[in-house]
Parts: sequence; structure tokens; C-alpha cells
Amino acid sequence: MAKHQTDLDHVFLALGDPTRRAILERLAAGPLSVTELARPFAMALPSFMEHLKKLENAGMISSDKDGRVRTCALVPGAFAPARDWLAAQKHLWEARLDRFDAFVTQLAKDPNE
Amino acid sequence: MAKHQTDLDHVFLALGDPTRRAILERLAAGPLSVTELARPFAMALPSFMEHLKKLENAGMISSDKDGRVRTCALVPGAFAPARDWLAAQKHLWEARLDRFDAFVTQLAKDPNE
DNA sequence: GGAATAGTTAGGGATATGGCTAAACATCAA
DNA sequence: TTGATGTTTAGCCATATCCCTAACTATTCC
Repeated sequence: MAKHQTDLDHVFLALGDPTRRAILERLAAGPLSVTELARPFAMALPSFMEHLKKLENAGMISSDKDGRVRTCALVPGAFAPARDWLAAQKHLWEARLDRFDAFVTQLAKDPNE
Repeated sequence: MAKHQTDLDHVFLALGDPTRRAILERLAAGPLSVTELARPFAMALPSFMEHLKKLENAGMISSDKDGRVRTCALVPGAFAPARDWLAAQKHLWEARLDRFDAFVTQLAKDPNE
């Protein structure tokens, strides 16, 4: 299996689970403790913690323990790698459309070629 | 495990693998047959086909068989679900920053509150 | 101190993922 | 019609994922 997972892999894989996306959505409103974060989810805490671990591993959330309470927060720029890759992809696609357009224009100008 | 995978799940999970991202990058330049698509990858064809199947399943590529050749193409708007979710997330985050800003401004105006 | 609260560790189970080889089709070309 | 070409099917293996319960540790509060 994939031995060298890049940041991008981790980020996209982290986003590929509805629980984790919901966690991120919740954290967008502000930091929360693990228990508060977990409250809406019908899931045992250890399972929930695994999701947090993956998000932290992907660099998308940070967490800090104070006393017995661990507080989680969204990392600014958490989505940048994903957005950047998608933007690059969009450019590739548009470049291709431009080439196609140029090709069609050329054809119209010079139908016998 | 997740029984009801949404489109978003499929799209993000599809993007979470470097082989599949490379396939998409390659297809951005134009449609290709399976064998041509596969050429740069050091992987047995059946393994490669699994990746194609996942991309098609996620609605990101389409394919058509003519004779013995299957040609794959990027689906226009393949990335829309991913980009939309990320954009929504960005708005949430900015709304939160705005609230924080308003709070700080209020504090500065009325320090005793 | 003793009880409640917040997380963590350990271990297990079902299914999914990402890879392989070998063999089967299907079609085109000579 | 025979052989080469382009997939496709079948079946297997190792590891990862996502979920669970039970038991443990560390704090805080009365």
C-alpha cells in the first residue's frame, strides 16, 4: 500500500469522510473541547478520537491539552493544499479549452487545412 | 463502515490517491485510451483499472469503448463538488473572523463591558 | 479522600483498499 | 485463421479504515 503519503493525500483522505468534514465545519465557528465537539456524533469517543487524530495528522486541526481538557481548533490555511491543487487543475483544463478554441478558430479560417 | 457514501465522499476519496490525481492531470490535456493513460504508471493493468473505476464511480471521468479500445475523458465540472464544499468552508471561516473582528472593535470602543 | 469528569490505551472485528498474477475475451490486421 | 493488441475477470494477499467495548489515567470538585 501507499508508503509515502503526501500532505495532499492526507488532506484529501481526511476530507473523504463525512464525520471529519462535519468536525471541520463545527470548528469553523471556533475552538471546542473534544467532548463538546463529539456531542452531536453518535459514536464512541475512541472512534471519534481517531478522526481527530487523522485531521491533526493532515495538519488541518491543532489541539492543546489544558488540565484534563483538550481543545481543538481549525488550522488557518488547512484547506490551502486542496484548494491549490484544484486551482491548478482548473488552469490545466482551461488551457486545454483554449487550445481547442484556437484549433476551431483556425479551422474556420482555413477550412482546407 | 460508511454505508451511504455521498458524492462528496467519493470525490474526495478519489482525490486522496496520487495515482488517481495523476490520471486526472493527464486527462486535463485531453482524452486517452486506457493503455496510453496507463503507460507512465508502474502498475499492472488490472490495478490501474481499479483506479479508473473509482474515478468513474465518483463521476470524475467518463469512458467509452469503441472496438477494443476504451477512451477515458475528464468530466466537465468533475471538481465542482469538492470546490464548492471548500468554498462554503471558506465562507464559514471568514464569517467567524468577521465576528471576532466585531468583538474586538466593540471591546476597543467600550473597554468596561 | 472519594466521586465525577475528560481523555486515553488496548484490543478486536468487519469490510475496503491497493496491489499482484494468471487466464479469459474481444477485436483488428495480416 | 492466426496472432497480436487492448482490455476484463477471477482470485489472492497485506494493510488500512472505521467502528466497537472494557479498562485505565489524569484532573477537578465536594
